[in-house]
Amino acid sequence: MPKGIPLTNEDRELRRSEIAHAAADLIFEKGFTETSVNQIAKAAGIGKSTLYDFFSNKDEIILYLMEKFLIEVTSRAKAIIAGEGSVIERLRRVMQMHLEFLLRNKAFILKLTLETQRLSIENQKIYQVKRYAYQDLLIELIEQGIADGSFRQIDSGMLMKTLLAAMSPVVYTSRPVGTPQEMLDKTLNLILEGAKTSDS
Amino acid sequence: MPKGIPLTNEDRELRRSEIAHAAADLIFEKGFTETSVNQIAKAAGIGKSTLYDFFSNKDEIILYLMEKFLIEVTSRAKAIIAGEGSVIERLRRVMQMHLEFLLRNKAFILKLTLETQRLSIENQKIYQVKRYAYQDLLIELIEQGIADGSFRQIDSGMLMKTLLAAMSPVVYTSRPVGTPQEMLDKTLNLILEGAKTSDS
Amino acid sequence: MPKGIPLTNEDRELRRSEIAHAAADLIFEKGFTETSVNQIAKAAGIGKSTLYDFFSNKDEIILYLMEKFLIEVTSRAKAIIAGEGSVIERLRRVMQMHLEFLLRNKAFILKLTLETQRLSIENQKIYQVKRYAYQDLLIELIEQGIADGSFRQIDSGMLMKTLLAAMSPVVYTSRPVGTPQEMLDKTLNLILEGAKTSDS
Amino acid sequence: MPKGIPLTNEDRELRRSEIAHAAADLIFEKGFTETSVNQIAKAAGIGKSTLYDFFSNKDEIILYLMEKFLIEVTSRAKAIIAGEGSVIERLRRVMQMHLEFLLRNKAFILKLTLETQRLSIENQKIYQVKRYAYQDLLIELIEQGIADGSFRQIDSGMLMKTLLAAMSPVVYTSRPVGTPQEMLDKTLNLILEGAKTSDS
DNA sequence: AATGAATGAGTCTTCATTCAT
DNA sequence: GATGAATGAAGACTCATTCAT
Repeated sequence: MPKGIPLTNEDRELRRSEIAHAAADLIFEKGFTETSVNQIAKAAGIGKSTLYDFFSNKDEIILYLMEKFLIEVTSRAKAIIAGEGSVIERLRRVMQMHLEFLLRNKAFILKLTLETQRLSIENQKIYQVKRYAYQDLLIELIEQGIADGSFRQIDSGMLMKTLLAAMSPVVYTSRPVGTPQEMLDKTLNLILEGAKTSDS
Repeated sequence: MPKGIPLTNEDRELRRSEIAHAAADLIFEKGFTETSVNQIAKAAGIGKSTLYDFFSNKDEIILYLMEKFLIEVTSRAKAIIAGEGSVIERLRRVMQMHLEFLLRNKAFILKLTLETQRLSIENQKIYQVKRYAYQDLLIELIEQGIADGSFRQIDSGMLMKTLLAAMSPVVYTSRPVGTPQEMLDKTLNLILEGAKTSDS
Repeated sequence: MPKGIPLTNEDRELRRSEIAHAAADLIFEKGFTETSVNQIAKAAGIGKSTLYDFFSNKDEIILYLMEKFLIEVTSRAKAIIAGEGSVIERLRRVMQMHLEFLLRNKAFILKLTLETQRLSIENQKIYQVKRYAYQDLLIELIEQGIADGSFRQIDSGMLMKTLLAAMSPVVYTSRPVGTPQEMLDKTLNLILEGAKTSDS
Repeated sequence: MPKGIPLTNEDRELRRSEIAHAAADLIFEKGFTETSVNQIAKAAGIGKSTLYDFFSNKDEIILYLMEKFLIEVTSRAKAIIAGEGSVIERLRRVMQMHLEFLLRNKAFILKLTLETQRLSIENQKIYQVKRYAYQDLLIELIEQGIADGSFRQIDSGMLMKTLLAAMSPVVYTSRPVGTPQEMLDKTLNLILEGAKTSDS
């Protein structure tokens, strides 16, 4: 609104965030391709081309959201992992946090992952690197668990993949068997039980 | 190819299958929305409008593929479930068959499931019913396992969901930890172990 | 159906007529552009390309129908005009015959006239010449009427045009004020009354 | 033309009018179905999609034109009917105004009426209501004329229909018998004469 | 002689992006 | 800094016409 006064970096970041989150709601409901730039601008309460002052194209909005998501999740996971408790407890807490994050962000992140395919190869790589950072945190934790005997000799990468993949039905199912929280508990009981040492 | 002679139902079905599988390749690579009817026709080696002689619209191609997939998978699952072996063995065999099917069909089925969101509500329902039929087969088998003491008192629906969701990283990961077969084995060891009775 | 036996000219004409009349029904309901060659062929109970053995393109079907219509109407008008009765009586009889013809042919002729615009200039000319032949018959009769004192000194061309134009609401109106027959009578009473000599 | 500034309602209306009239020329020459949106846009000197900023689809262009035409003609007719002069004089003046309007609007309105059939049923109804409003004005005037003895006991609806239908050859004939003005005069002399009381 | 499978040109419509104000 | 008017490229789909059988 104020004309001629340059935005501070902080302001700029705030606006980007506002716009992106307005977009997130729409993308969650209809998918990325089905959401038009016009609709995003309207939902954000700005003009169509103002949007282009903050994001140089539509893809960047997705990229921004995925990045924010991963940075946040990764930093929270770090805090949990560095904290107290047994490996299994901490792994549960990480998945718990992950679930809450998905629910709070309207679970649209999983859709985003799908939309990722539409991005240019370069943009996909950028996103991949950040995803790996998060995944590697989990792997590290799992390997701690193997080292300290909480888990048997399993493939840490595969457990990580299975845990993350298992979040999907918790959030997306059309035939829920309980609240998301209950479903997460059941899922973790199942998978983590299978990863335990037989006598633990 | 023959010009004035009506296609037999068999021929027709064959052509539908050919076209659909040409489409499948493209959809697998780029997603449904990003694949144009023109490109599908070109890939199938036919004219755009010939395609419309076999499918009355774009959605029908997806629907056809999903239907074929589910009919086949469901019928094979039935045969396995009705066969010999312990519940856990049969469950493993079903997942094995499922994996092979995914791999043989270029694994694009999982993507299709996601693309489902773009279909009309009615078409989504049609597909949902068939998916449930398959899922219910698995649930039944799992409940047999609970009844005969192979599994502990777990939520059969949640185990089914977790198993199916866990197929995803086996087929899709960009950081594989082995062949798909090895990844499947590791995954099943993990999950089925967690579902066993503690003393089995 | 019989293969290899050439059609006689008569047979050929019969088939043309059958096809054209099947087309007429569809064109009347939906308009020329909105009626597809496929539908016409189906309605005529023949294959799409058989149709092309009898008409070299879609336009020719229209041309054929208009020609038949005008030939028939013109010949009947000739008979009436050459017959007994006062000029006004004969004019009434011609319009009566014209109405019946329109009604019998489902009035689609008026629509045809509209479709005429879509024809090539040459085809339009061909049709125009035949229309003029019919119109000229009416003009002749009207001029007889002026000569024998039935009509006052009016413009015969304009009366002919007005009479023909006035058939339109009789057949097409969405707010009829009686049966077509009654509407024709009222219309003719109006126009022919206005054309009479003041003391006749 | 100005780029980032919202159009005033006035400007918007002006542009709609410009576009619609560019369309009118083409539709008059070739018919509605045969005129493509592309051609209309080109004729209006704008891009194809700019057109869609002013009309949400092709049908709306026709609807707009018909509405404008009927609103204008109806309001002028009202003024004439409320004015001075005998009923017959006023009826003449209305038809005169109608003719001028048709000529000024390139006479394409009559064609539009025929194109009406292609519109959706709902849109046809909308147009019908407005046409009836105009027709009813004429009927009222004619009934005044019957009441005050200017006309004999004729069907007012039929006279209205005949008058309007008789405009068609005045504007459309390929064999004119004078200027449109002269043809109108002849036509009205004919029809109104026929409607008069025998001794007036 | 009769058919319908095959096709490419063309239809309306949408949308990410630019740019003058 | 902010806007929305303008656009061209592209998409799904239709149809008159041809041609091998």
